[in-house]
Amino acid sequence: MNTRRRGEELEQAILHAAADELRESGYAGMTMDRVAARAGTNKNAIYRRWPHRAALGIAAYRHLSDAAMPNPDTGTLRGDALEMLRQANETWSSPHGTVLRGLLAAAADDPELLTLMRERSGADTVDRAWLGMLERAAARGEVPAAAAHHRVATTPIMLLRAEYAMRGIPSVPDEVLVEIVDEVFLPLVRGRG
Amino acid sequence: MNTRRRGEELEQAILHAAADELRESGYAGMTMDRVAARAGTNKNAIYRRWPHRAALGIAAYRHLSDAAMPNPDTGTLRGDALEMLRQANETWSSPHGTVLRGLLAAAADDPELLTLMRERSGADTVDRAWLGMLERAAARGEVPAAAAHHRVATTPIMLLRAEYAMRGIPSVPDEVLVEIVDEVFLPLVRGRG
DNA sequence: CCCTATAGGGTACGTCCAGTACCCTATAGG
DNA sequence: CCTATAGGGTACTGGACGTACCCTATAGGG
Repeated sequence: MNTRRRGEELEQAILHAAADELRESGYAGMTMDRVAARAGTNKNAIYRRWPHRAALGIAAYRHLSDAAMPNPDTGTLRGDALEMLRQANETWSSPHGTVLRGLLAAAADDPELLTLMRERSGADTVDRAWLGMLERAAARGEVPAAAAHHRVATTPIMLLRAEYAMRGIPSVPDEVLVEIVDEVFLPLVRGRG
Repeated sequence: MNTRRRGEELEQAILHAAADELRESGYAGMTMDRVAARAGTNKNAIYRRWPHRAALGIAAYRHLSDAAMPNPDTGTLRGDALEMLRQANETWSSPHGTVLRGLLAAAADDPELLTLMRERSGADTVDRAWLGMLERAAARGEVPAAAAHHRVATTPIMLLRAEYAMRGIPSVPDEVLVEIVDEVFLPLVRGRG
């Protein structure tokens, strides 16, 4: 009988254990010893695969998030934008978000890890979704074509990210989201005629 | 002769030592033992004043920055905004900025520390400066009065902050700053008529 | 069907560092 | 002059990362 796991199987077991630890204790509370114990293995097997704790944490993060990318279609740009912001806010303020913020903090002074994070956390995908949304609004004539610009499109989500980074809060109030859309995003789009 | 320092004098010595450590090794490399040794005292004296390493780090940070708040007056909103962004970019990408980012990362999951950070790092002052700048532009008729809104005013600096948070870079290229101003800030201000 | 290189498992360290505990001593301020 | 308070010296606890070593299962080739 096969009692000793190897390769892919073991790797998955480790990632699964790490993800559980992240969920229960956050990144700060995820220790290598506990992950090893939980996976029924030892630290050797982990360090043979990932160079640091941070790398493991980031690799394990994707096991947490099913990463359902919403692509709302409410008919108006305002509705779509608000919906996407609300979605993002919910994700970020959930337990997942706490983990994500912890990871982000840990990676903050290591550009290499940050790049990894961006890929794994789907940040780039989110950015593209915003641009797509804006392009659709332009296609149906709701906004000038000149508005469909990458930096314009990602402004709301960037503002939300900055809000989290500055306040580190459990959750950003809905009024702030509305304000970002009504006082910044829509006037901005309008101003590009 | 007075050989044993007390109170204010000792406190300043500790802060000074901590600031030196921050400068040389960053926040991650600032250890309590080294700070104590460098200040010619011991950890007791430190822990009697600050509850954690993080608190000391934040308290010491102000000893690094002379915090010269620029208030540019180039005559145009575009010039002022660019100038402020460039100033901020320079600060953040300097060694000071590295320390600041390290501190921010350390405080990221503790709202109390984050509040402390905002005060000490002058973030709120910066925000006010942006609003003031926009109000002056409105006063001289360069932009509609409706543009002088807090969230509008702070949009550029928030975008820059998010840029740092996402990329963790040595420095944001100047083109990005120009893009923030020309593609986002100015159209936004224009759109609020 | 055996043999060996490779990957896992067990375990014990080395090292670093935050934070705490104790006890002695200088000194400020009454 | 006396005493409460703050500093200084030092040692220790506990936790955690990362590493070293040695034994063993087993996959995959000859």
